[in-house]
Amino acid sequence: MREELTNELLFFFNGFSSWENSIVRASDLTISEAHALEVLGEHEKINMKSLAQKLGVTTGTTTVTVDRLEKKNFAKRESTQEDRRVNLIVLTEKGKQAFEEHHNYHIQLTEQMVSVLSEEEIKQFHDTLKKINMETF
Amino acid sequence: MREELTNELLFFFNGFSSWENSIVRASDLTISEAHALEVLGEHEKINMKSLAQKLGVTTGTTTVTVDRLEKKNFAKRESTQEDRRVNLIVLTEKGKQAFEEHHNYHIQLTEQMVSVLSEEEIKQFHDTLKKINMETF
DNA sequence: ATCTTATTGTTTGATATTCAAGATGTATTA
DNA sequence: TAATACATCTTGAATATCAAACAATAAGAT
Repeated sequence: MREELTNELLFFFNGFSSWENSIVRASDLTISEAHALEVLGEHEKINMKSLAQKLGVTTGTTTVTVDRLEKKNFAKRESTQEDRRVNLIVLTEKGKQAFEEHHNYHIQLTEQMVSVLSEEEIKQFHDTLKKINMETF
Repeated sequence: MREELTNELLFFFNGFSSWENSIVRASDLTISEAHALEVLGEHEKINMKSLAQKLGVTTGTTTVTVDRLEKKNFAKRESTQEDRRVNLIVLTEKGKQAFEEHHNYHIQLTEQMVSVLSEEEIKQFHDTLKKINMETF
């Protein structure tokens, strides 16, 4: 049973990855920019270290990604008085718009996924995911 | 509700990606090699085009990945009599072993994920994933 | 106050990943 | 046989990533 569940999980992840690659490829964004945007869209301001942690990459990598987001005018760095080492990253208007657009694709995918489930199953699925997320990640 | 589910799904995917990156980084494999291994481990023989499709990348990309798997002695190309254009990729003994090892990590993660669920919830979760996989991906 | 250590972020150099477009060899069809 | 389709590989370019070294700033110890 665990074996079967593992296989469904892998299939699920692969499906999602492929789907995400294809929608990102059809946009202005690269994959890493899109991932950064996903995090930035959920935070008013976030520093490089936290952003890197949430993305699961090093700060060096994040520096490059944010450089590109700035160059494309999706985000900008702001400095703080409290700690002058820290950069706070914020989305520009253009960035917020791109985030919304990208996020809408996610909601559409969710809609498509759950279209075969009953409301009860959807609620169960949500609760299970939430439990797993809290305990595992 | 869809919004919340979308967020849990994204968190779930990100968590899984980070986890996978970290276990792969601690092994002999690179990410793309590991993904190829996951597919190869489930097939006795598979040609380049199918492998590429299952990985969601172009055949050009797959060529490079399989080159490296061959160089590392995890897999080898076999030609067929039926169609001499086609390469069938098979795992070597070393490759099978690497697959098993990698797969065990996945099972361990599954185990960890479901450790907070009841057997009934696990079954529900499995069935839901299966339905979604069949309909969506 | 100053010296040491820790932290945040950037840079650098190397490797890996990926795609699109074109090339090559093989099969299929007209 | 000629034309077309197909499977794979090659090439060139853009991205993605890490580890390690670096610079600036903050925090703690004496």
